[in-house]
Order: sequence, then structure tokens, then C-alpha cells
Amino acid sequence: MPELPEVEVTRLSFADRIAGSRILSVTLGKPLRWPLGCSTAELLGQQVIGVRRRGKYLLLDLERGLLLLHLGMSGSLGFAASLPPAGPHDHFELLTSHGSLRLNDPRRFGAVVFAPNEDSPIACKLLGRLGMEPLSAGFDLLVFQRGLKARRGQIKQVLLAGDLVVGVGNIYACEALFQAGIRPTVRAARLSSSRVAKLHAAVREVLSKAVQMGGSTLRDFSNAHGDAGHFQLEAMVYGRAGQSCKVCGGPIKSIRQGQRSSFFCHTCQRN
DNA sequence: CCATATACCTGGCAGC
DNA sequence: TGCTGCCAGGTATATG
Repeated sequence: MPELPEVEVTRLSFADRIAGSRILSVTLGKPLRWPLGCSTAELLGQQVIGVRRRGKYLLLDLERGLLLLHLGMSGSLGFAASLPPAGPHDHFELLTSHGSLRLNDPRRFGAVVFAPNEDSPIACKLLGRLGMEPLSAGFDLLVFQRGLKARRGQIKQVLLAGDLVVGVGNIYACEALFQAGIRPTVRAARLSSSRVAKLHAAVREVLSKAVQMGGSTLRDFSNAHGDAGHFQLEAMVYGRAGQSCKVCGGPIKSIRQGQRSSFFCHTCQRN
């Protein structure tokens, strides 16, 4: 579930409330993708300064160091003064003076990793190859254009790779390509500059609209308040194989690209 | 260096 | 009802 919009919506739903709190206890469940990388004692008593986002990572700034949180495929966070008893899929919990922050992640592709600072090896390993932030002013059209020109792969795969632009996952790659009228199988390097400009705008528009709609809830995503998102109702192509295109009425196609499903309209998305 | 395949893990669903 | 196989929002790592 968690692409950039879901991660940002999650951040917005608890950042203000947790900021300034102090960590009172740490509870670990089953192993996640990587080990925490520090003792729980190292976290106790530390103040939570704030919550930032980089790509699909949340960065919990502490007095000394930071926690990198990733929601993987099935993760979600909850934050409340008091949470229900922990279930079998709750694998990390910070009890703070402002409330409890809990990660629920059935598939456990997510992670919570401590880094002493942003230049530490572990932080560089996880964040170092990330591309431009699509919703920031730093999402430069010319850099995007040059980056695409240098790629031999298909545009959908290049978007998903995350080393040119971050945060675009399977749902929003499909949606942005539809909005830009670009077929997901086109070689990135073959896109004209006007189509690249269209795609650049489409990525921004689709992601920011999704943030406004609270993200997409396909199965069980919710923000840290427990609210579901609604963007999935706006989807033009994702998950709509065989249904009719909302623009031209033609059938939405589904294909496989790099072991993942892509959805597109053969008529509205040409070359 | 680049592009593609694999692995990680659980649960929901279609089909038999 | 219960079994099997396939599919799912991500991405580091291995392989070619």
C-alpha cells in the first residue's frame, strides 16, 4: 500500500503529536526486514524532535540519531494516547510521553532502523541512491529529462526504480503514465521532451492529489489515526483490467513488466 | 555500469 | 468446506 502519498499522509497524521515527546519504552515483535541496529536502551529517554519523509522512508529525528521507518508492502503506523492490545502483526512500538507509535506489518517487508546520523553507513546505504523528491521544488525537469535519456529500460520500470525520482510505486506509476498519455512499455530514452514535460507534471499532480485524498486503501492502509484513504476510487487504470476506460470507453489492459502488473489504456496511451 | 530476476513473508481470493 | 496456486502497495541483492 505504501507509496509516497500513503507515507506522507501517515507522516502528516502524527508528526505534530509526537514531536517533543520523550521515549519511555520500546517493544519489539517479530523480526522485520533489517535489525533495529541499536539497543533499546539507546533510545530510552531520548526526545523525538520531529518526523520527516525521504522517498518512502519516514525519518524520526531523535536527540541523538534517527529512526528510519519503512512500511514495505503491508505496513501501517498507529499513534494514539492508548492503543488496543498488540496483535500478532505488531512488530515495533515506541511508548512516548505523548502516546504510543506502533508499526503493524503482516508481511514484514517493512523496517525500523536506527542510524547515528544521516551520514552514517546505514543511512547512506538506505537513502543514498534515492532520486529527486517529486513534490519538492528540486524535482527538476531538465535533470529528469537527462536521466530518462540515459536509460535503456521501459519508462514504467524507470519510474519504479526510484533512483531518478522517488516515491512512485506501482499504483501511481500506472496512473501518472495514463495521465501523461504514455504507454508503460515505451523506452524511457525515446520520450520526446514535450512528453517528458507532461510526465513530470503528471507525476506531481497524481501524487499530490493522492495525498489530498488520504492515499489509496486497497486492503487495509490507514493513517496513524486509523483513517482509510480514498484515492483508489479515483484510479483511472490501476486494478481496472477489463473494465472500460473512464475517458474513451475502451477496455483497460493488464500486462506484466518486471514481475509486476501494469495497467493502461491502449487508446489513451500511445507511444 | 546497466537491466532483469530473485528473495523476503503473510493473507486473501478464485478455482477445483 | 478445504486444498492449491496465484496475486499483492517494495527494494536490496544476486545474476547476466
